Amino acid sequence: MFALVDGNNFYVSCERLFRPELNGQPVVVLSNNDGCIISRSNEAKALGIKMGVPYFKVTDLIEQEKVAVFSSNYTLYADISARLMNNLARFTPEVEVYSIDECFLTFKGMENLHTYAHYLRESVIQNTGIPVSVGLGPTKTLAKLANKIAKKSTSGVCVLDTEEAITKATQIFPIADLWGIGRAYQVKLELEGITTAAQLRAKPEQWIKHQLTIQGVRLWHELWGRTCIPLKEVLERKQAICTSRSFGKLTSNLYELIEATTAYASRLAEKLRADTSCATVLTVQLLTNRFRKDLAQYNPAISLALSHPINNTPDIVKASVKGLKSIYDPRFQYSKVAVIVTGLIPEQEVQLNLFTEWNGPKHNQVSELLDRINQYYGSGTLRLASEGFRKRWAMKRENVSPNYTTDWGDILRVC
DNA sequence: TCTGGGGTCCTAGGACCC
DNA sequence: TCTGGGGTCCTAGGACCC
Repeated sequence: MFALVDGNNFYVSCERLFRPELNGQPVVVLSNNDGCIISRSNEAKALGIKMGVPYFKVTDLIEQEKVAVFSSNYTLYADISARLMNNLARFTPEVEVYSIDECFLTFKGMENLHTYAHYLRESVIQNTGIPVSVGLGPTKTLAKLANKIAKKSTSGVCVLDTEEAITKATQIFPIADLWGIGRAYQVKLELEGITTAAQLRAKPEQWIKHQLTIQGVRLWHELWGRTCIPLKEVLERKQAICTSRSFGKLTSNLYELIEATTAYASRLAEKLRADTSCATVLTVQLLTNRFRKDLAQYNPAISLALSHPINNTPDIVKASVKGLKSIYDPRFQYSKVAVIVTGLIPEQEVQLNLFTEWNGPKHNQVSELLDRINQYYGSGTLRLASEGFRKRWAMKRENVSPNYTTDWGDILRVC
C-alpha cells in the first residue's frame, strides 16, 4: 500500500506556526515578487480568494476582510518541510519526498493500516505543528485520490483498501482532480462525456492510449490498482536547472540586467554544485512583461555550448553575461531574465578539453570557498562584485516573515 | 502600477545513417 | 513510367506536476 501525506495549506501553516494568533483567521501567502496568491487558509478560501489570482486584483477584498498577507519565505518553508519529512520517515523505511509539502510512503505486510494512518497523522501534527492529510491506496494514483478525499473529511485520513471503497470513491471523483489530468485533458475528456474517475476507468485501454497517450495508460492501470509508477527513494540527478526571477520593476538598463544575471547565475552555480553536476549547455533568456499589451514584446534566448563542463561560479557567470549581451536590445523594457543549464553530467565524469586553455581548477577553488563561507555566514555573504549593491531590480517582498528557524538574528523572543 | 518559479515526460517531425 | 526499408538522434512543442 502507498500513502500520500501532505501538509494542508502548507505555506500558510508554516507562517502560522510562529504566529499562532492567526489560527482561525484568513491568511494568504504570495508568490515571488508579491505577484499572485499561492497559498490560502481555509478562511481565505471561504472568502472566495482563488488560487493563483494576481494579488493586485484582490487587495480591496483583502484589506476589507483583514486578511493576513505574507510574501513567500522559502527558507522557512524548506526548513519546516525537512522537519515534516524527518518525522514521516520514522513510520516506514520506504519514503519518497515528492515535493516541498508531499511525501509518498509504502507499507508492506502491515495490518491495522487504518489505525496506523491515524496514529501517523496525529504524531506528525503534534511533532511539527503542521496539519497534514493522509491518503492510502494500492497505487500512487489511488493514494493521491484518497488524499484529496481525506482533505475534505473531518478525520483527515482516507484508506482505499478494498475494491468497494475504490469503486465508491472513483464514482464521485471529478477527473480534473486526478493526478495526471490537467486543463487540456479535462476539456478533451469532458467533450467525450467523461467527468468522473470511474467513467475513465471503465474505458478500454486502447481508447485511453489514443486519447491520452502512454501516461494516460499508466494512470488507467493505476486506477485499477496495478502499479505503474514506482516509489522513487533515491533522488536522481536533475536534467536541467533554472534560476529566473521577475524584477521588482521593468528595466532597459544593461548594467542592471548584468547585475541580475550575475546574481541568478551565481545561484544557479550553487545549485549545480549541490547536485554535484556540471553543465555543458547554458541558456540565457530575456523576457518582457507579457501582460503589458501596451509595450512591445521581445523574448530572445541564446544557448551556448560550453567548451568545458563547468559548475564554478566565475565561469557560469561569465558565460551567462556573454549570452545576455548577445541578445540584449536596449529598445525594450524587460521584466525577467532566466539562466538555464542543461546537458548536465556528474562532476566526477568531466572530461578535459585538449584544445583550449582553462582556469577551471582555480575557479573551482574559488567556488568551494564561496560555498564554505556562505554556508557558515549565510547565503550571499560573499559574492561577485558584478551582482551589485543597490539591486534596484530586486524582487518585491513587502511582507516577508523572519527566518525563525535558520537565522540566529531571527529567533523568536519570548519575554 | 501591480500577474511566480522550477521541474518532468512524451510525441512528431526533421536530419542523418546504412 | 518507374523511386525501399530500417534505423538513430535531436529538437520544439505540448502535456503534466508541485
